[in-house]
Amino acid sequence: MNTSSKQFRKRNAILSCLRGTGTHPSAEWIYDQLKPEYPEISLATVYRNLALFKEQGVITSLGTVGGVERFDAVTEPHVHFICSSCCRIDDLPQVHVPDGLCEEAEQLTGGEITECTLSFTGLCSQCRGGENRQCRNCAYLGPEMKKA
Amino acid sequence: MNTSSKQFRKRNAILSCLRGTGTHPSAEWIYDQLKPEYPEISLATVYRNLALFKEQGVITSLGTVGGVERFDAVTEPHVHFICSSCCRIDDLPQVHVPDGLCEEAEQLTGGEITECTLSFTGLCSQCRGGENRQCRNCAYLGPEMKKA
DNA sequence: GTCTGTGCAAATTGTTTGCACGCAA
DNA sequence: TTGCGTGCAAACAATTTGCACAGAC
Repeated sequence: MNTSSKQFRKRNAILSCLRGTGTHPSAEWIYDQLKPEYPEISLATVYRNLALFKEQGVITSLGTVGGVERFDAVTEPHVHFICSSCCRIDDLPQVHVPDGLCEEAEQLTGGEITECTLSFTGLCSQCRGGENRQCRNCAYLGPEMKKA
Repeated sequence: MNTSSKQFRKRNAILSCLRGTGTHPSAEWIYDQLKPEYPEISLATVYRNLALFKEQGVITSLGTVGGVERFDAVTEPHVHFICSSCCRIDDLPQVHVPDGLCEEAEQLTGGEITECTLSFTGLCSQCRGGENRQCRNCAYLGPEMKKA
C-alpha cells in the first residue's frame, strides 16, 4: 500500500510515532502527540490502528500499567523497568533472559510459547526520593496522578 | 480482628478462596465461587477486599489478562505461564529468575526494584491443537469467548 | 462503482464509589 | 454511640463499535 498517500498518512503516523519514541506509550499519548499535526485525528483511529498493528505482529502490547495499555514498537523480547509511581517504562537492553528458559518452560507446560516477558517494577531514580513532584511533568502519569 | 465473626466472614472467605485455588482468578471468578455459599455477596465487596489485600501486600496482582485483572495469593516472586487463548494462568515453580538479575537491574536503573515478573505467554497444551472448544469449559475464558 | 480509513458519538465493560443499613464493641 | 463491612445502584474510564462520509482505485 502507498503509505504516503493521504489515505494512509494517519496510520503511518501512528506507527512512526510509536517507533520514534522510547516511552512505550499509551493510545492516548500517541493521540496527544499526533494532535498538533493532525488536528482532526480521533482517538478511535489510534485504538483501531494499534489493534491492527498488534494483530499483524508489527507492534507489541506491554500490558496494562496504571490502568492503561502500553505499546512497544520493538517486538523482539527484551526487558523492561516499570516505575509504579510515575508509570514510566524503560528498556533494560543490558539485561537478558537467559537462553533456554523459554524452551524449558515450553517443555514443562507442553504448550507453545510465543512470548516471554521479564520486567522489573519499582521506583525510578526520580521517584525514589519520594519527591513525586519531579515526575509530575513526565508523560506517563497514571490516571490518579493526572487528576491532581 | 475476629475473622470468624459474621462481620468478617466474607472478607475471610475471599482470601481463603484465593488462597485455595491455583487458578490466579479474577474478581468475578471469586465472586462466582462464593455466590453459592454467600448468595447475597456483591461483586463490589470482592473488588473492595481484593484492593485492600493488595494494598496490604497480602496478595499480588498479575496484571490484566484478556481485559481482566488476575490475582495471586502467592506474593513470593515466581514464574507464570499464560495461555493467550483460554487465559488460564499456571505457575512454573521449576523455572526461576536467575539470581542477581534484580540487583543488576537496580544498578542499571538507579531506582528501587520491588517486584520482578517473568512470564511466558502462548498456547497451553489443550489449546495448542487449535481445538479451542476444549478450553470452553475452563473458567478463565476471556470476555470475547464468554459471549460465544 | 467498490474498498478502505476515518471522525464522531454511542455503547460496552471492568472497576470504583456514594450511600444507607446492620452488626460488633 | 461509634466504627467497620456490606449490598445496591450509580458513576467512571478505557476501549470498542456502528454508521456515514471521503478519498483511492
